[in-house]
Amino acid sequence: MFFLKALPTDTMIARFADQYTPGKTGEIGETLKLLRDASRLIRQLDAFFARHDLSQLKFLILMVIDREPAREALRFSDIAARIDVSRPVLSRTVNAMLESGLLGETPDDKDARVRHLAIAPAGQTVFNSLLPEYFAILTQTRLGDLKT
Amino acid sequence: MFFLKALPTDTMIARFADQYTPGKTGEIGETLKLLRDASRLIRQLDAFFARHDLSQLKFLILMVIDREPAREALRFSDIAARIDVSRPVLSRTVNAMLESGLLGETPDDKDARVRHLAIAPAGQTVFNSLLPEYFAILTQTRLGDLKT
DNA sequence: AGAATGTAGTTATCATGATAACTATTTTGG
DNA sequence: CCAAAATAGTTATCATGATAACTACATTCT
Repeated sequence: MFFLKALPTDTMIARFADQYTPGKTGEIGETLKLLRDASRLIRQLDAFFARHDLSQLKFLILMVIDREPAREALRFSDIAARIDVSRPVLSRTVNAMLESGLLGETPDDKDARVRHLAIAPAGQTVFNSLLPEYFAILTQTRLGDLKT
Repeated sequence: MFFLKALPTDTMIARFADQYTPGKTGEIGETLKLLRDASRLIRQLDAFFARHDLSQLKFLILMVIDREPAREALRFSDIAARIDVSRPVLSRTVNAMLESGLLGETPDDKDARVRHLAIAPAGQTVFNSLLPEYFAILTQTRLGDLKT
């Protein structure tokens, strides 16, 4: 992600936007500000995960398996249903996590196409160890409260 | 960008977060919601630009040159100073825009390293034609007001 | 003047997102 | 029971972000 470093001033927005969406200058300014702040937070999270040889997506995969109350493992398609990412990317990422020992896999009794994916011990350790800082980053910077 | 399709409920967040950042459950929930909504808006904008053979970055480049009151052209480094993107990506993108006729270039009198970049007529046409829908997308969906 | 340093932008390589088209397996329906 | 359709996941290819290391030119300092 990237964004404008200095957001347009309201005057600039008005110059652009008033012809098209008159009276919405303030709203546009706020939306741009939130977008920029969100971009920065995403970047902070990415950097945090990268420092630990992880990524947002890998962390979310661990989270959706971990948070499933009743089940030890999820199918590939269950994970896909919970995370808004394309299947090829999920496939590549799950394979990398199996490779690096964060996840474990068991086949399905009935259907040879299905993969059941569980958190491996190493994955659980990593996940638990990252949770505190993850929540700290999320609470540290409230979106919309940053300086322009 | 991608994100969780269904956000964790407050109960889930509390289960995770209360050990680490007690009392911050609501705050974390709001931050996650804003993050997800921002992701979606970014995706909408990307799709919009892609439909017009553009990208967010190309549009921002046009915008920062266009909005410069006193100057016809900006240097490469001026653009880099205004947009929060890495120089190699900016370099690649500017070259593509010169190639496709959205931008024009003139060398500097004094310094052979410097490139002055201006919006070409085709670029101005495209930029003007996209502004209305761009602002419409920004106002259509206020971040933070989406359903969970 | 000329070596050393600084500045402008590029090249090489990688990470991680997407879509289209594919293989393999299971289910359905005549 | 077997062809057709549906489902599960993968492969191939591309887009667009990043960092590290580079080239080329300009400036500084003795």
